[in-house]
Amino acid sequence: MNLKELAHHLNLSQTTVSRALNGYPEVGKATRRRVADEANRLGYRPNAHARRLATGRAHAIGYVFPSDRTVMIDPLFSDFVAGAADVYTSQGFETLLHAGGQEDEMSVYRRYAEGGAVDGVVVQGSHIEDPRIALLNELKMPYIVHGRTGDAENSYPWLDIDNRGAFHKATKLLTDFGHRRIGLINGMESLTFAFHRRQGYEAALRDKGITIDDTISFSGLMTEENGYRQTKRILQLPDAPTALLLSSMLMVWGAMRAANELGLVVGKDLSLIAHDDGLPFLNADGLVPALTTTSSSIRAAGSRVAELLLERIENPEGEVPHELWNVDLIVRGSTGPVPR
Amino acid sequence: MNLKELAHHLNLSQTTVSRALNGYPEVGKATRRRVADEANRLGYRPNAHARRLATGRAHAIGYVFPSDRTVMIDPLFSDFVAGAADVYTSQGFETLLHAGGQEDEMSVYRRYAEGGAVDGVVVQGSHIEDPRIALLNELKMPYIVHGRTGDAENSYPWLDIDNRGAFHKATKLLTDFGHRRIGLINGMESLTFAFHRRQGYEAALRDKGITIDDTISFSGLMTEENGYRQTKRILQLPDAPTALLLSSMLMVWGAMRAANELGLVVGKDLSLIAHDDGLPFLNADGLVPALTTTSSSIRAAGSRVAELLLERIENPEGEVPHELWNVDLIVRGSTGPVPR
DNA sequence: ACAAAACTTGAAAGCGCTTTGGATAAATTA
DNA sequence: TAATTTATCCAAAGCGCTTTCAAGTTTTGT
Repeated sequence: MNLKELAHHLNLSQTTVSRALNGYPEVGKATRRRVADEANRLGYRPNAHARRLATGRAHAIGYVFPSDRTVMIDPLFSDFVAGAADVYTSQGFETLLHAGGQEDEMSVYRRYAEGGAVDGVVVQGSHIEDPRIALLNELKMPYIVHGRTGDAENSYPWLDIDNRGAFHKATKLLTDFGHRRIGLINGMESLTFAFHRRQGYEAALRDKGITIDDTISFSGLMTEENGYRQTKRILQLPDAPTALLLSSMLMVWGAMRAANELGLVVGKDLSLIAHDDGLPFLNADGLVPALTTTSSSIRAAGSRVAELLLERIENPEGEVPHELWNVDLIVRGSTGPVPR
Repeated sequence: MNLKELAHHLNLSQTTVSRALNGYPEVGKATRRRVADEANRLGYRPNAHARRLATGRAHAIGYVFPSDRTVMIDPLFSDFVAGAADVYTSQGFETLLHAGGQEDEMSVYRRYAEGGAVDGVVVQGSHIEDPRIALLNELKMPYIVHGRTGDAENSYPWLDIDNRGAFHKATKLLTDFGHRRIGLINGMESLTFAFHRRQGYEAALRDKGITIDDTISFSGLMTEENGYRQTKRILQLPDAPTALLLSSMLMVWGAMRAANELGLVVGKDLSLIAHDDGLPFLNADGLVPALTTTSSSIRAAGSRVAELLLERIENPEGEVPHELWNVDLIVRGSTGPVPR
């Protein structure tokens, strides 16, 4: 059942039927009803591709995953996309996923832009040094960055959480408790979020005149295993920290395991703060001790990024959005005064 | 830059250029080269939508997520999709994601089919009672099921892992070790995979003449929290199990926490076996004690499902695929003889 | 050398939709 | 009542590609 047939059924022109269905004003009220009813009765669905060809709008958003496998293993990304897909869906947009393959990220963007495959893209996993921004500008492809890059902040659209502030707050909580040796187990610091967290951490230490010691920090993949290994390594150092900052809930398990093995009680002998992205299968509040966290829903960020992108597509000349989300520090049982 | 312009540049017809670019045989060797070079030089990219409209093939695969949020929170799905996206990408197919929105799953399939949005879909999160199969058959939409449903097994295409066999093996390992009270902490048993696991578990118990006790089993969301709560509940029962089967690594942490709290040493006082889907951030071998698992990469399954679907699209009359993957039981340190 | 087969190329007709530029009938205004 | 507006509707021209059908050119077979 296509437009032509439907129009014929109704003894109307394609023009009128198309207009009636798409809510254009120049259609009689009665006619519009009749068209809608019949379309419904016959189960007519417009061909998505034909419509796209005719309108030049893809009605689709692209998510291309870093070809770098190590980044992609992250379950965070999927929650982020899930939050967004919801928004697109309800706006009648498709969500396109691109992962792997031999084609590199940049040329995927090229293809998307030049082939008109999508109306916009979301840049995720942003690096300090991120060539994607320049490329997308050049391609005139609407986009929005989740996170930030090293570029001037008012020069491109982004939404980010205040990682710097979050880890500053978290570190400050610890120093206020009297801790002076505080370790950091971070994500890969070529990624902006991790870089910012380190900045927040170091700034808070500097505030208190505490010297920064690289031996008690780590930057790498956020896996259970790294959580375990690094915690163990750091806690076995001669002048071991009394508190630890973790960049992901995924590493918490490992960290707690390590602490247990070393006979340390979390919340007493060792203070622990982790960043919680709100992954639905892992609840910081349910742990024992309940975990002190810096919390921000990555899913919500995904949704909001989606909204902003759609607005931008609708109105490319509108104001360039910059949203910095505050991150709550939720103090629970895993943090306490320095043991003594 | 479109076909017309490119053809004009080359002083050729669109026909010839199109053919040259798409590898049709009826094009002179020299011409083909010339076309390829020029297309490359000018950065010509065919418009995806136009091509789709002309060929009637969407060159896209759809993944629609269960509208049921409780199912969707699962990071397993994302790994499954990630594995597949890779395959599609390298075959020039797009991956479409549909999640949430007010439109229900079934009507999304309808729209996909009638609007020609995708060439095929993957049915994931299969239930025993699964109306999607009938719908897709009716729509004549190529599909493949990950998992199985209650329908006759040779009546629809599927790929599944041998969940029954896996949990049978796992349970048998435990009974061979002398365990007679074995608990099961399972996923939602309206989902086929969980249902099958229970079947395997119960069959193995019956083999040994052990009566099945529903109080030492659970079916629900596979979260850390449920792992913790249920383990704790079950282990505090009067006649508590000496061994536990878990349906997901995501619950292991909770289970171990519960065991620790109760002063039980995993691998000695309590044997633990979990199913490991190969999630990259959580490594069974790295835990302490290393976890005995039934292992099967969900990512690999995703890739294979993708391949099968593409074959099916290519040749819809071909043999209907049924693949049952064996699941390895990897015995590590978390299992041992019954304590005494 | 000539007919037949094998290569190459092109014009034009779609694919199913949107949208421009009228046309016609009804309502309004002068 | 004639001159405008306004409200409805339509024919036809694309959107950018693929593909059928036909035609021209070269090669091959005898």
